[in-house]
Amino acid sequence: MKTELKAEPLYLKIKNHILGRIDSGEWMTTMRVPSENQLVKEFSVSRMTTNRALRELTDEGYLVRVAGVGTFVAELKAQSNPLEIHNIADEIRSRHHVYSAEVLKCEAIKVNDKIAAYMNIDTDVTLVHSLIIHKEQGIPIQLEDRLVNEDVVSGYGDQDFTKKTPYEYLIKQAPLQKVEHVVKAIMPTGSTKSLLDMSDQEACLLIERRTWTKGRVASTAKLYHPGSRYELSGLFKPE
Amino acid sequence: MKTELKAEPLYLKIKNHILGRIDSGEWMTTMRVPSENQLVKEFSVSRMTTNRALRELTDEGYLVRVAGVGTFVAELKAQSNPLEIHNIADEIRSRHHVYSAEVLKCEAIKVNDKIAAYMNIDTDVTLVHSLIIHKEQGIPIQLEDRLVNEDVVSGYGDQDFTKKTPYEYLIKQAPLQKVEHVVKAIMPTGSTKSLLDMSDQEACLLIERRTWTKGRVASTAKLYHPGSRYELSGLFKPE
DNA sequence: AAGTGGTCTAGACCACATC
DNA sequence: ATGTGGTCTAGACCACTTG
Repeated sequence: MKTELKAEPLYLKIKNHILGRIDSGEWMTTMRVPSENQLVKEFSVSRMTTNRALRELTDEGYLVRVAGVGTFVAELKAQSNPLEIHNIADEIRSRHHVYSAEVLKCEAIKVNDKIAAYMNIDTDVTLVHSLIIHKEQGIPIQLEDRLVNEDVVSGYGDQDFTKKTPYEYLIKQAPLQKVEHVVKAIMPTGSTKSLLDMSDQEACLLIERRTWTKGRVASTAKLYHPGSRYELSGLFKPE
Repeated sequence: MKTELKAEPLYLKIKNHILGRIDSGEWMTTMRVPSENQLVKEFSVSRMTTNRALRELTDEGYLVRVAGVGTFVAELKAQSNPLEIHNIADEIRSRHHVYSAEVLKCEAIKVNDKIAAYMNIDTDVTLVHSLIIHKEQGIPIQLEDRLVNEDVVSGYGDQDFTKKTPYEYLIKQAPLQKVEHVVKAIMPTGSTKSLLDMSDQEACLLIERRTWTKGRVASTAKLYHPGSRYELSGLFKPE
């Protein structure tokens, strides 16, 4: 497992040495760790090297440093753990399954006040509305109901979304400054239920996503998933 | 907004200079950025300083470096965005609402084969089973159904969970090596529905969580939420 | 006064890509 | 041969905290 013939960099040796002490529980939370100068002596390296090791471990959340005082094992940051939300086509392909899409709608629309406020635009702005079913092995797994501001993302309405998902097109076009996600469990409406081939008494996992580019809302999407066929999962490991 | 009197470190000046070019779209994805030596001349600093700036931007996902070739603006990593799952009590308190808990069960149990496999233990191991309702302003918002291996986390069965949540106790006791989350939308069973005061035709947001300590499964939990009163949200901003 | 972290320099050697 | 990134050294100055 750890037979590097290639010679491990010195700063990494030091990082792993410290991580080992923390993982084993030998150095508990809030305990002091050796100073840069102590590590300089112990490992016979320069201070820049020990500084890099300790600085990177601090950036990664393992240590806390206080100038003039010392370096300490960080409190456990267990209150928040990341869950990743992937692009649906990539996710399906990563399971080595066949991805396909059915475009139900892709047209310009006028917006009402509620949507205008949600997207932070005037009511006279024209948006493109797309409605797409994403399928895994031919089975519906996501209904994507999306609004796009073409003032921010040009050419959206002219794409062939059976070839490339809207999300893939958007991130190529727009720098993508900020993304907001909300995950909910709901009961599907009649049309959502039939479009996704859902059974009676089946819940729906809904992801609402809003993306910003250059300070403006580029797009909003509602992603509906059959509860029996879709779930979000995430594995969080420090390092 | 940007009136530092304290003198910004040189490596940060360089980082911000590059980030500005990327954010503005001036330096598009896959474009080459100046080499370390070019930045050394431009900013009149040593190479260690430009190296740190470029290395940190690389660690943060903005740049890609290839030894012997150059440094480039990274492809947008938009395929995965983090969604954070918080400890329920902290979450409620952060909304300045009153948190309370009702402990329905907290007792030792024998496990069946399915659970033993899921927790990677022998069937003769005794677990502690706790069932707790977490409330916001007195209204049920989470039903926590948890199994804990006391060989890994000692003293679990003796805690008062109206004062401190199981999750808070667990992370204090165990180093918390790895966390797995699965988020689902389901229809609640009759008892879940009544314990959470849910209406008919209301979906249930379920989070299944498994935590590891020192290579062993310390605890598994099913967290049930009323779909009308709970949602997960996350805002992702680079930087 | 002594120790700590935070930053920075002006060199250096290496492996690797490109021309 | 030249340029690139990856690493490392042996100093240095500073602001800060502690005794």
